[in-house]
Amino acid sequence: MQTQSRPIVNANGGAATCFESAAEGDEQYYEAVVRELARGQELTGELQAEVLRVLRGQGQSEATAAFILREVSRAFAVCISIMGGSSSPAATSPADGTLPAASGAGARRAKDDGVPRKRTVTPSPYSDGYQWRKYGQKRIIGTKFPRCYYRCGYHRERGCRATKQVQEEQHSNAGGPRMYLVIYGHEHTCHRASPTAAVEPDVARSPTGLLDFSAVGLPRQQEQGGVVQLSKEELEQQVLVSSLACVLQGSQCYSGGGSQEGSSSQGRTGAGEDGGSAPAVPVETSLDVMDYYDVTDTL
DNA sequence: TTCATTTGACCAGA
DNA sequence: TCTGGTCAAATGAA
Repeated sequence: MQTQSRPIVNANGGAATCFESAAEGDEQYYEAVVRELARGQELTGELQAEVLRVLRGQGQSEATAAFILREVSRAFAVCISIMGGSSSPAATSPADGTLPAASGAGARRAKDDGVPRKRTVTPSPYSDGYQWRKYGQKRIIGTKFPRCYYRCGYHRERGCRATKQVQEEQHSNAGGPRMYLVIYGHEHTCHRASPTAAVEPDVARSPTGLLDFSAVGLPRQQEQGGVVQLSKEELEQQVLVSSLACVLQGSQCYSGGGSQEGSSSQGRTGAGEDGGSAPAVPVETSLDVMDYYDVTDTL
């Protein structure tokens, strides 16, 4: 009855862990994906050793690189874990147990119209480039934190049906950043109706569908709905990050105009978590995989 | 005054 | 009947 979730490679590689409904079976497909994920994790470990050796003694750069590589490695572990438990992806937990047993309470499928859902575990659920508006919050049985419901800020104006749910992981890494499970619903249609310009007038979109920061000189990064200019030092950090991302992505730097990458948000408020009372996410921790792509595009 | 968030109620699927 | 998802009135902030 329950449809299996099957990973997809986003056209732009935007999400670390994406799933779409698929027919049951396809074991070979899963095996191949798990094999590639394992390979990625292995290479990440090697890269980590190499990068840390090169950056030794370089303070913040070293710390940033270490953090990012740790997260990349963790993301691979999560993916592998999810893929490994193909019969019930939601019930599996990754190496560090960050995926909650949230849907374990029956994994009941509510009013989702059979819409494919993309699941992502990220420390920065709010900086995905879109403007979200919170429309509900619900305490989910068997989970410690409430689940917040967001829909696209252009839901009314442009009839965009995109939604996302954000839920803090039950056991965030001790001492590490808080991790959030983000589930995306419908695709964004707002940027198709009125591409980029309406969302971020002075940021051009590259052929890949990603933001082309070169058009405005400096990269931008959304933070709690605001747009901040990055200093040269921060830019260098992001270039470093993007380099790592490129290595990890290998040849999978696909082009294409998916919805994940989105555009920088404009917006006076953006989608603040829990009424905007959430603490601002540090630059380092707000860099999730999707952000890497934005930066990568500037190279 | 406008708009976003909060929160209890309602609806529908399992 | 239970639970997740959505609605909409109330509330607060800018």
